[in-house]
Amino acid sequence: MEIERAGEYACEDADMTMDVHLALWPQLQADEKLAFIYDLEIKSSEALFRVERNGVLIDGPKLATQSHALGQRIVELENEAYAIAGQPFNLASPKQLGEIFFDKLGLPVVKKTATGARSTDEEVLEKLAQDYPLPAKILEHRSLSKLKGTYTDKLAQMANPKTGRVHTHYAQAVAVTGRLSSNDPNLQNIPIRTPEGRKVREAFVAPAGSVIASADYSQIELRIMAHLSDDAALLKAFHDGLDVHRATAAEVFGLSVDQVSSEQRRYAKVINFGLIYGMSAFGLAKALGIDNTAAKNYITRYFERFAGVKRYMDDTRDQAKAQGFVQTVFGRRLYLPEINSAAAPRRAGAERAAINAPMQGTAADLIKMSMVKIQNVLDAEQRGTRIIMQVHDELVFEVPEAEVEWVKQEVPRYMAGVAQLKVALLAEVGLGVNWDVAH
DNA sequence: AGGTTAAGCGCG
DNA sequence: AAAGCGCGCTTAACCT
Repeated sequence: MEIERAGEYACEDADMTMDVHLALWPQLQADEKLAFIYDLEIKSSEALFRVERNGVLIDGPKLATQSHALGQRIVELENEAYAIAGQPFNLASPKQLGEIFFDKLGLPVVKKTATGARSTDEEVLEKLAQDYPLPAKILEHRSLSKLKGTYTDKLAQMANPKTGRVHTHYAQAVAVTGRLSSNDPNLQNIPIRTPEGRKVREAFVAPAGSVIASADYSQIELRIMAHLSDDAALLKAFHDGLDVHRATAAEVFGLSVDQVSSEQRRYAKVINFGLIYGMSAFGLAKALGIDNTAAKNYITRYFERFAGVKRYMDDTRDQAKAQGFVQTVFGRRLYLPEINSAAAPRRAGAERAAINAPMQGTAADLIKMSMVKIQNVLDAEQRGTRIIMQVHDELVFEVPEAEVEWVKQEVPRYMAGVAQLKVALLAEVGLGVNWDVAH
């Protein structure tokens, strides 16, 4: 009986898959760009199979040492928190934390969560930490628990006990922009932004006789923005080999490039990233800790200096509304059913996605082309170098010592050479005994 | 026991 | 009225 039900299901599943194929295949063949993207996905899947099968070697004892140290500090923090609160409680429970903070200790409520609970997220805790001792303990406890629970404990558990390697799975059809996603374990969110977190990367190693190489695209999304917008100032900044955030600051603040302070450069960097994501004056103000008017002035000033970017953003929005989708340089589409929604928040969300997707998606297209190209060369030349990870704008390799010079020389060349945009692509490679050093 | 959702946080 | 794009994982809390 169960066999028959399974058979019935299998037939129906195959039949409907065939219907989908018959509907979509002619559309793919009729459009050169869609055919290119389809072809890229098939080739990518073949390269990704190799990457997944390779896996990455993990230094288990190093992670165990880190887990132990984190565990000790976590217990200390728990005891310090109990002393301040006057009672033990679960530091990992937002609900219990809310009761201690807002009911027992009478701390002010800064904001509410989506469901109306009193928020205890990082931003709230940072603010409360200025006036009270407990929030700082919670913040440190949260970050260390995250490191231990998600990385130092988990990666060691997930390594193959015979080979010491972890094998992630890459999903090719999850991220709507065309990016890959990585799961079980996710190797695309390994810490790097803090010194403590970064140590996890020391446990991503190569076997004896090999080293780790990391090759990443430099400012790829801003280069793509320069290409798509045809903005003269942005193109020139890249063409002249300038530090693009510094160049942006020079324009926005009306200075020469070498007069830009580090503070001004930091502002420009936030502005540049904000633009890629469709950030508003409100968002920029919050990100920079300045008032709304000042943020609005920066944006106005930016769009005066980079008029091509302004035009591109407006055109992209208009095009999305007119045809219902946006596309990457190579023709990958993102459909935006809510772009003309009557509900303003939904419409605004779709507009931000419309701005971002061509840039994020083109970057995804380019690194897929790189992976396919490099894997093909490695095979054709019968090299020992293996691709072991992809992290959106970065490829990580395990490299036999004899091939180090080849990787240094050739990998960035292949990555930069996959396409000729209006601005040159640039890839940089680093080598080392582990992923932290290589980066 | 097992699944789902909310809150929170790691990355590009 | 909301306010920055794209993901995956962990824990607590709640539900069946």
